[in-house]
Amino acid sequence: MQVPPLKVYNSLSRQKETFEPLNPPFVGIYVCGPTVYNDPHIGNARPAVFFDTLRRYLTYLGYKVRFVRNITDVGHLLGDTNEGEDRISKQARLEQIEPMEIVNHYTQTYHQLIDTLNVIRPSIEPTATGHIIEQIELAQKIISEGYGYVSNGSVYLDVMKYKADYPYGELSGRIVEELQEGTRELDGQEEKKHPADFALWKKASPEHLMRWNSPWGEGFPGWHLECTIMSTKYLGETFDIHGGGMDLMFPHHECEIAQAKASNGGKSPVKYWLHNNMITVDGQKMSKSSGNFVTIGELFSGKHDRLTQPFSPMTVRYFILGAHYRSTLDFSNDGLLGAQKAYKRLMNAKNILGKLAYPASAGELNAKADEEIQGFCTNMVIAMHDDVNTARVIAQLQNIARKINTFYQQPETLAQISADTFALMRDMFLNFTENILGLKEEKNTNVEPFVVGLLELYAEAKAKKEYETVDKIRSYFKSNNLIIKDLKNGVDWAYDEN
RNA sequence: GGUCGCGUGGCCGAGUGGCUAGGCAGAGCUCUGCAAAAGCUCGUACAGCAGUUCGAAUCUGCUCGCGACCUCCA
Repeated sequence: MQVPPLKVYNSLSRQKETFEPLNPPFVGIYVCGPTVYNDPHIGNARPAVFFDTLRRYLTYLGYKVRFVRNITDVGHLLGDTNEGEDRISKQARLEQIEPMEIVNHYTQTYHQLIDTLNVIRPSIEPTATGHIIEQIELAQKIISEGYGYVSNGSVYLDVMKYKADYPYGELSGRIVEELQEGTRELDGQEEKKHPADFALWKKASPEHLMRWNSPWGEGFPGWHLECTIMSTKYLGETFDIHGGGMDLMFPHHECEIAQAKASNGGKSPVKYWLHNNMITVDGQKMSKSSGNFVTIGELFSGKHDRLTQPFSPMTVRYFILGAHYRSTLDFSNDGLLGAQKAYKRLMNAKNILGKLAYPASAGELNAKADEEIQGFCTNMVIAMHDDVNTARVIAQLQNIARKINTFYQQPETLAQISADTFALMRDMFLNFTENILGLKEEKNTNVEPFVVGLLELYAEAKAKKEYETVDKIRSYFKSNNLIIKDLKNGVDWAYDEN
């Protein structure tokens, strides 16, 4: 199978580049994880699902992937107030509990929801609070390199100084001079040398709950420091892939680059920057701050005004992967309904595939059919190699599903393709569906209705004295460790105590 | 205001100089006790205008509409 090399769109160069790991066969991936202060919404699920799929594919290709995704459990100022209050401590005060309780609660929620989406847990999942010392050290390093300064107990990165030596704005295309308009009234603006300067360490106000000792007094780490330290600590000074949402490009990722370069002599921390696009609602970006979000939990329960029914985790995963990661994806009940049917069609085909057996002797080969199926398989790889185009992969899987259905209903057509093609089709279909796209079968685990239905048939058969059927049904129960109880007033079942 | 992106058939959503995207919904047919599933066939879509070209949805220019970032956000 001749296919082009894997290419990914690098936000830094604004073009597709051939993926070549720094230290093959090892690949390091860092993805910005959640800030654990409330329930994640479907927009948060997108990077989780997409970068999971990328990780799965790289693993499939034979790379040894170390996947790091952080938990932000401190920092990040609130956007809707100007109090400069820590987001997590604000939520904690509202609920009258400890900040760490908030962190633990929402971390667990995140894990549980992401698990059901069949997202593999990271190799390393570091927390910001677990790396306070490293963050202080990094701030000190940046000061000693001459790119940071202390002001009123806080530490800032001197953007103008940095900009004189390195290209600030290389990732986002931002020009410092144009940033000055519309700058929000942030706490501590007057402490800065320049409005574009950003905090590496913030002095804690007296009422601030989350605080640590530092050379500059009690405070907490700045907004971007944690990702710089946790990515390079576990993946190296320069690593392969850094992922996250497009909305993090500026300022977050731009600042990460600046912090890294300011502390390491100007080495670029990341080879490939990958950014997923946003999920929209009626054309508008879904976000916590605008309030137009649907949480993952609401999606699973169906309890939301925009939803007519619950949607299963795999439906949601299919929905996300049905669009290319760099396109916006419009959230809608109709879109989800379509994804649900399409996903089930794929799973039905998968089950049928398990029942297909290639005939002992091949028939007359239909070269056209043979080539068509091989083409579907090749196209899946081509699509993945063209900037991880999962939407195109899914189209090919649906094409293969149609062939599988035909083979099932017209077995004679199966002998018209070669045994090799059949094996290729089976392996590729299963690998891409389950291992790469991570679409697993959602089996119906509620057996109660089947038991009740079978009991009804049992009672009917017994009334008609059809004892052969009666015995048959009883044996079904027996083989599943259940017994049927004939009572005076009907039938019932119980666990077999033997 | 600055930077960037988008506008594809009823809906979602790929593609991007000539070669089938795919799914959902809809119509017809096959199969069929009923129903479903499945298979086959069908719509001749690319915001508008002008240009480049043998040929453009795909390139260029303009117009209109929408959005993202510039502030916490995936």
